[in-house]
Amino acid sequence: MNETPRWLEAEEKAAWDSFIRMQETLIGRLSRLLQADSGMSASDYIVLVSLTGTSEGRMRLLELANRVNWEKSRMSHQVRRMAKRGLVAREECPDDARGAFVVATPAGYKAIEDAAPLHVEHVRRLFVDALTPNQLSTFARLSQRVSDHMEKQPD
Amino acid sequence: MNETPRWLEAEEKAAWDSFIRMQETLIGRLSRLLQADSGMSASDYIVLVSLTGTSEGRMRLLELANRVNWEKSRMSHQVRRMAKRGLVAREECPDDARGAFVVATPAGYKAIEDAAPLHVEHVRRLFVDALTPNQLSTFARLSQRVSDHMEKQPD
DNA sequence: CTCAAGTGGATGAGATGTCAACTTCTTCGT
DNA sequence: ACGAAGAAGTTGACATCTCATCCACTTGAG
Repeated sequence: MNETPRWLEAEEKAAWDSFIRMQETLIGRLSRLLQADSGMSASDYIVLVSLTGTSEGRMRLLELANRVNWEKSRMSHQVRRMAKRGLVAREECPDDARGAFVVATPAGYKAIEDAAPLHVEHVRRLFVDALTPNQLSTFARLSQRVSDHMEKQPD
Repeated sequence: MNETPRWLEAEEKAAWDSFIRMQETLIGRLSRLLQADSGMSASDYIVLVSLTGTSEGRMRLLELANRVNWEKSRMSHQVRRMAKRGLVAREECPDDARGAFVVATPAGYKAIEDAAPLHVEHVRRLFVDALTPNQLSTFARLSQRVSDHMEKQPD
């Protein structure tokens, strides 16, 4: 117990701080813009993108949750709220009586079609345009490397 | 109106998706670990780090909010909740009767001293160790570049 | 077939975050 | 010196998110 902690080197800490700061600013600004432009939260957006991106426009709740890396209860709450606003609907699942399909409603399609161009524009303006194509691809490669590394780590 | 949106190129979209996915997984895992290890949220942690990192151990509420890029109301709520748990305390500000200082209590110092080594270890394990020193410095440089770019953008 | 374990979801409580007022003070121009 | 504008914080309402728990249905071992 009580071993000397392995603190981060100054450069490691600077790198971590730089990343955290960038990521918080970027995500924060995008979600506020999305809310202001389209009256939807980042969560609404990603759910609708996922749903409408499939040929069926419908998906099992848990499949949806896995696709965006959420816990099932988070998705359940989210779907309930979106259903109340008419963006999605629940459908019964014939194969598995426990299960439920989530479907994008026409209003959901309209909402995402209206919101997407604006959102993409902001992503381009704030993020993509900040880097050259080479830098962007490097950034993506390193992000992927971190993701791959995390997958091998417990917890 | 109704111009054709400038969608992202396949590579741009892949880069964006890769970053978003990595960032959500990383932040999510770290905050869950922090909560489980030390019973504090990421918000508690960054507030205590900021406060205890100054020579005074105390800071104006708005200064604190600016340092971590939060809205003042978010900080106000956060400080109220942390005060209720005894981690920080409010103090009156002699110079400006509107203002308030936020101070870390002894319990706050103890909490952050206990939590920091564990948290740093997870940051190292999940993030720093995923990249070589060169890659890490590249990643930091690109993050900084995005931050700098965003600062010049309206909104 | 039958029952225990597992799976798909739903739900309630409590912690957080956002937005829009609202209060109090401070500043500044005149 | 005085009123308006702006700054520092607080607050309430409401949307989220997490965790633990619960329920109903499926599945697999025997």
